[in-house]
Amino acid sequence: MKTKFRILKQEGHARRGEFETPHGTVQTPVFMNVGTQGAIKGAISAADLKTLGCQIELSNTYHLHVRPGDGLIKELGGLHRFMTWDGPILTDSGGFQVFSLAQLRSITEEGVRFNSHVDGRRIFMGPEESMRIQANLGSDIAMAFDECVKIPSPKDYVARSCDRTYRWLQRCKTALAQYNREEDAVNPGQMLFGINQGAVFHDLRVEHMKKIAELDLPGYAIGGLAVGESHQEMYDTIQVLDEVMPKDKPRYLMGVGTPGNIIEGVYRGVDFFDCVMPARNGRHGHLFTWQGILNIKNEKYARDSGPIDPVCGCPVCRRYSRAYLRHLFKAEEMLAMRLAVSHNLYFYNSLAKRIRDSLDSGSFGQFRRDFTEILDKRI
RNA sequence: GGGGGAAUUCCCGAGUGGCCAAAGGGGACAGACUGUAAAUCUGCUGGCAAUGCCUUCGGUGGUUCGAAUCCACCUUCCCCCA
Repeated sequence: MKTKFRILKQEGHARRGEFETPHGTVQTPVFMNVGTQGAIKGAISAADLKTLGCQIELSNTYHLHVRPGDGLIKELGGLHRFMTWDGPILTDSGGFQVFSLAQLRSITEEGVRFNSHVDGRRIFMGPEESMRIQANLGSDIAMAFDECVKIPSPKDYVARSCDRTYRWLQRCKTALAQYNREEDAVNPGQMLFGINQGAVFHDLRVEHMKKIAELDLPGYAIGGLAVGESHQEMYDTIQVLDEVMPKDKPRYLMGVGTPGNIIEGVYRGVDFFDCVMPARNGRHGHLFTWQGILNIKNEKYARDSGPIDPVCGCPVCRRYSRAYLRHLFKAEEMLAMRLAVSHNLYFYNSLAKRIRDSLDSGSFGQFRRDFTEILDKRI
């Protein structure tokens, strides 16, 4: 198929590119802002996302299917209109819920049976169901329905799971193409990304990657990482895949990660990232800065009249003090979370921007040396 | 003036003779969080030379092998009757 991805510049394995979607072009490397249920937790609106430098938003198939229902969203014009976000949207397939809702599901060749975490009702989701839901949501990028295997897992289990995930991917491709040919398709230009699995077994990763690459999809993701393995194991796995992933397709490292993880991912050839960390940790008072991570609830900030990050230009840092933010957290004011998450998302989006700028100017290597370590440290 | 009740570790509040440095909340302090079942979860909260010792349950003095718990008086607070 005709590729929508263009590489503008390279530095080592790191790539500076752009990716075309029906709702606009995404500059890569990019951090995707996670709004699982059609909203970023922490009271962040679609309008806020523009201010925070978000290029592309991510929502979840399983969660929107359970509530309010993908049929309802299609009726109301699709997810873009529903949440009033006119930029690109990627929907995750529900594959991660195979992992995170492990207590509430069982897997067969056909698919996965869940008990809804909301009301306990039985839900069946296989490749066709996931594609149907994502077609109804009308996202720009639909993710393949996969099994995200926990680490550690026995190698023979991982091997069988990878085979099944491959068969599921073939079914996803067929189904999504069919749904998007329908007359009332919400987003006929919707694309499918395949997902590589294989835990930390390099031979399984490589074998699986080669097979899914043959399906010539518009993009490929590395799934099943940052689920318990060490950073080094994660980096080694990405590095091994760099050789076998299609060079001319965007690469998405799912669910990752810390600022350092993102820099190291880019260094090893990754283009897309997403993570709940800036939102979740923000809600819990952990703030990312260019000097490292701070916990604003700590007593030492009680009388600190300075901004969260003296070199950050975000609306929160321009206006509020650490002391005020700490007070809002201690008093459990809703505004605390909104300000903290706003800052963190702005930080993550600027991190991606600065990575792109450094690639543009050929100084990514220096950027990496300056920031990989320090950004993940506690201050 | 008469009668009744209560005082517990930062706060509220269990505990009525040994298993009590004292339940449970709250607050304070700290930690975790990676394709979100997460505005959640965990730890910690008298001191110390610490498998033990010391101080602590309004105050003082008793009873007892042993007292936050029983007795006497004192102090403060609450309720009822005049």
